[in-house]
Amino acid sequence: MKFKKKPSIKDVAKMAGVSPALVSLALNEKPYVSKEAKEKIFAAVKKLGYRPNIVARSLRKKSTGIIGLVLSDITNPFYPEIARGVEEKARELGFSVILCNTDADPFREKSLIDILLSRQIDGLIITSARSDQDVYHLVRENCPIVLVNRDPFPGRFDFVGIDNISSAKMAVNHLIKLGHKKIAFIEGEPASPASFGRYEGYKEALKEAKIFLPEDYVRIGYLRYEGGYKAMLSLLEHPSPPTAVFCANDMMALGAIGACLKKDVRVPEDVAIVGFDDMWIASLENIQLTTVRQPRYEMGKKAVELMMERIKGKRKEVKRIILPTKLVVRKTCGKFLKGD
Amino acid sequence: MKFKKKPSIKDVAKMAGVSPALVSLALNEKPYVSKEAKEKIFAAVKKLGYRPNIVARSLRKKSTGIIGLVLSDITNPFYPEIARGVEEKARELGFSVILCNTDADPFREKSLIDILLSRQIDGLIITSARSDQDVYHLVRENCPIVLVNRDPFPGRFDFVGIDNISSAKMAVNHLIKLGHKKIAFIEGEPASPASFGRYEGYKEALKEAKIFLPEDYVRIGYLRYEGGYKAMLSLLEHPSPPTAVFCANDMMALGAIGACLKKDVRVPEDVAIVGFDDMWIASLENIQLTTVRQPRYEMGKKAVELMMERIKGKRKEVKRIILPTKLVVRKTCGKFLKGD
DNA sequence: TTGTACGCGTTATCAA
DNA sequence: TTGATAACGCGTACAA
Repeated sequence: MKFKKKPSIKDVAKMAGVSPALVSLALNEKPYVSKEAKEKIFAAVKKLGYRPNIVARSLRKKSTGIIGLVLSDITNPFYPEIARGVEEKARELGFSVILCNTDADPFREKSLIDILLSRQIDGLIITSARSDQDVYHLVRENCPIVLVNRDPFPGRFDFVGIDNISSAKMAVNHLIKLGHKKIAFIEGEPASPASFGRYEGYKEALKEAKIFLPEDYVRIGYLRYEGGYKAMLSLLEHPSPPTAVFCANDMMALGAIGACLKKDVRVPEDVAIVGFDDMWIASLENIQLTTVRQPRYEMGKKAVELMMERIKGKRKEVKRIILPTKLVVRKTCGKFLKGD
Repeated sequence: MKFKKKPSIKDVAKMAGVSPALVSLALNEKPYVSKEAKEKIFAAVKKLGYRPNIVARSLRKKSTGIIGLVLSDITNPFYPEIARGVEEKARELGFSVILCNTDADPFREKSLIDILLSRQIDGLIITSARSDQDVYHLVRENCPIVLVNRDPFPGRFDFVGIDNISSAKMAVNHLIKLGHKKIAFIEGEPASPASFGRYEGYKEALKEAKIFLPEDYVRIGYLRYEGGYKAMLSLLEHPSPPTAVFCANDMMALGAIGACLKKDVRVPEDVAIVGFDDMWIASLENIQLTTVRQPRYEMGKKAVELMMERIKGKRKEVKRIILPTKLVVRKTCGKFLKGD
């Protein structure tokens, strides 16, 4: 079986008996195209099954309608919702999204971004910016960039995220209100700005409540299940174990709960646990994790909106959007003061 | 601050004192470019920070190096691993991936695919093909297509998936071996070919074990948590409730477990539950779901490999790859025969 | 409403 | 063997 060559705008023009230029005008709904011409053109388009070649258009217009989305790993349950928000808003505006996993490898990230720029993308959304070095070189690129979630270089790039300090404070305050005094913290990645903010919030909340805790109430879990698991095991072996643990994300909170289960420590009776993110799994019947909701889908959408302002040249100054978070109280921290 | 215009191949040629054509040859590592010329060219490339414009290249070569990936919703935990496999293999081969969420809406799917084809993608990977109508019109498109996971039209398109019948049989046989006789089934989407296969496997396993069950041991859960939850509630109200339930995916299994928890029915003591997919969450300490592992990452990779054979024109006939599944025994179905 | 130049890299042709 | 010239891919933009 043979396939006919794809029809081009010339084929349409020939069939409609007009010039290619007019076909272009008609298809792009420009004015000054007569009704009859339009009819003939659309008839030809339909008959030939013509589809405009966006590559050619992109070359001429110097604009591809493609946005690059860079994240460390789509398999990490934190990202799909952001990706969803980005893709949905982008499509609404006639843009497509190229997805790139960096594996948190700066070299790979650099190389992926090079490819994206070669592909003449109209904008770049980066969710995995760890250090300033990851994004520093991008300042020189003449390509709109929006950072999501992490902003290692505040004021340099457009940004969508949350207020990590106050969000963490909200979570810890909840534990304090429940009567907890021995509140541990499982930190994410020490180097990450988000992680740092949550640590700050934890400390501030304790300070304001005049609760003074030894430094060894803080563990690092690297944002991963196993990390939370190990951190919790270690906390349970503390000479004066905590009655509550605030985890810098839900994955580590799940790990912490797993560790409790392993050691026959009851949650929330023996130890209360609060997470951060509100992944879907947190609401599961047999998880019911109290956590801080991050509006990830919304973050993705807003990121695209910010990007559009840049693409359309509407804005020159850097803009930061801080979205509200929300404490979602479920069952992993019980209801009231437990005996000390 | 002003940005200089992006350098083009002409700028490089001028700086290196050669023709643009020679620059192209050098950058593409074609023969017949002298060493000195190469040196001058690469020096100029570096100095100017030149990056080839892939859009222009794509136009000329009639090949964009982009693969379209169509799925119903990246937020559905089933897909990210497939997407990961696709993206990783694609990048390895110099391809990029455009991601599209269809929301299981045939109209949106059609429109997204139209856009992708307009973008001159080199291939299309579709994971959300429900009915034959979803893909039927694609036969005419001269674009390599690989179906993943669902194949409503066996033999028409390249396909990567699993053997649903034998995989389901394996799961049900496990329950039978444990001594269960009253085994219910929570089906996914009746119309989906995968769902149908799992139902077939369930029936075959029972038949071979000479277990005859009333038809009302089968419920539909639409592959969703709530569906599994409701289905389980209804099964628990059965006059002769099942001692085991096989769920056509993990989400429904989680829902079923949730329902049991709600009704103080113990898993696995009172009822054994087996899922399908092996999402990461199934291995969580306080889930420990027995399930059938689908090699989703591998499916994504293989899909790209099949696609490459088509793109390179190596193969004309349709190829189907069936990947092996594996029963992962955890804790939701106990160890031995429970009293009947 | 149309002719034509243009965007930019690739490739066929031709000259040295 | 090495390199330059010019045509080409296809839709858009501007002058006519």
